[in-house]
Amino acid sequence: MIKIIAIVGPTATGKTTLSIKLAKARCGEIVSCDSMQIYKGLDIGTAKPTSAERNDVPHHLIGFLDVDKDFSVADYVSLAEREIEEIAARGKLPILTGGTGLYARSLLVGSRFEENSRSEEIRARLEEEVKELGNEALHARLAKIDAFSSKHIHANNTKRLLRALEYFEVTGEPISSQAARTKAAESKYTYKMFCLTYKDREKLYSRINKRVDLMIDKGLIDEARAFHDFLSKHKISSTAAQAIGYKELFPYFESEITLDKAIENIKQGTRNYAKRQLTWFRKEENIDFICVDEFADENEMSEFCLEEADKFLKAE
RNA sequence: GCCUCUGUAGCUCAGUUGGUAGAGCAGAGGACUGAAAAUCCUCGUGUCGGUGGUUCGAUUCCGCCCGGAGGCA
Repeated sequence: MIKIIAIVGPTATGKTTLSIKLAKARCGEIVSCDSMQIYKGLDIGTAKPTSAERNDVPHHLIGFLDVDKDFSVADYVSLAEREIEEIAARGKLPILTGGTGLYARSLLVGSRFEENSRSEEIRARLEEEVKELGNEALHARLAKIDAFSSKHIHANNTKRLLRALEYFEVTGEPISSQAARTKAAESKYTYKMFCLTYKDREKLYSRINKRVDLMIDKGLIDEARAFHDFLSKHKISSTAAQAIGYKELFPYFESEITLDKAIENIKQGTRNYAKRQLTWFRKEENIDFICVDEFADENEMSEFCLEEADKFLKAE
């Protein structure tokens, strides 16, 4: 079975740097696990590895998709599985790096996705229906066809409510039976996750604040403005438009808020996001939490991770 | 100096015709298989600026003091 090392954790904890060190030390290649770094042109705001870093170590699944294209976990898993197989075939170590917990788990745990379970038309119709009838009405409808899901999906959670209804209409089976099937599925890999974090939350938050300022210095505003102009010129609303660091600048470009306010919002949004990421990773299995503020410096931390990684790689 | 407004949760504010107070944001925890950097759920005691008075009872009424904003001279 293919062995994978995964470097996960909230933003601004040094995942990129660590993964490159590990890759160089153990002949690895990096597979990104980040739902926003997949897009072309969104470089500064998504904190992509620099071109120098990418020349240093092969990186995959970064900046390959146009910003107006939609993408999903299912797409991610199939692409990442292919990359990992190829890396392993070359005799290299696949290192998964990124902060998108859903992507990491789905890939590593071996989640399966039904081939044809989506329908743009049905989804569009359901979106109209919630607007007219309200969430409660559709939630009641879900309760009739899928009691289990209706208990686990809150009526206010429109996105997941609609997806459950869409799934049923397209496939004729409740989405909860698919969930049950996928839980029974076997992982294709043996893996070990390292979650970089900070013992002191304030330190994490202040690192985030500093990194946002750094992104502004590097030219985030110009990058976001080009993206904003592209979106409004073609009148499209894409998944990429949800990226933190961009969407907060849009109201500034439209003269609705000041630049200072926009930057404050980016910091705020990033801090909130980091907290949600931690919640996600906390219940992960096969995961070690590495508090970077408990090490004297970055080197000591990466040495420690390398040792732990070696223990895992030599096992069995 | 005078006049008006104002001082309530970390922040922005609501409110109590007198019976010790609540929203949003922040913060914390949590959920999450096809938009996931998204979406959603739960959690609010704070000398109601200070101090005297009226009252059974004051954050709410009255006096004085302190802090803030504006106006007039």
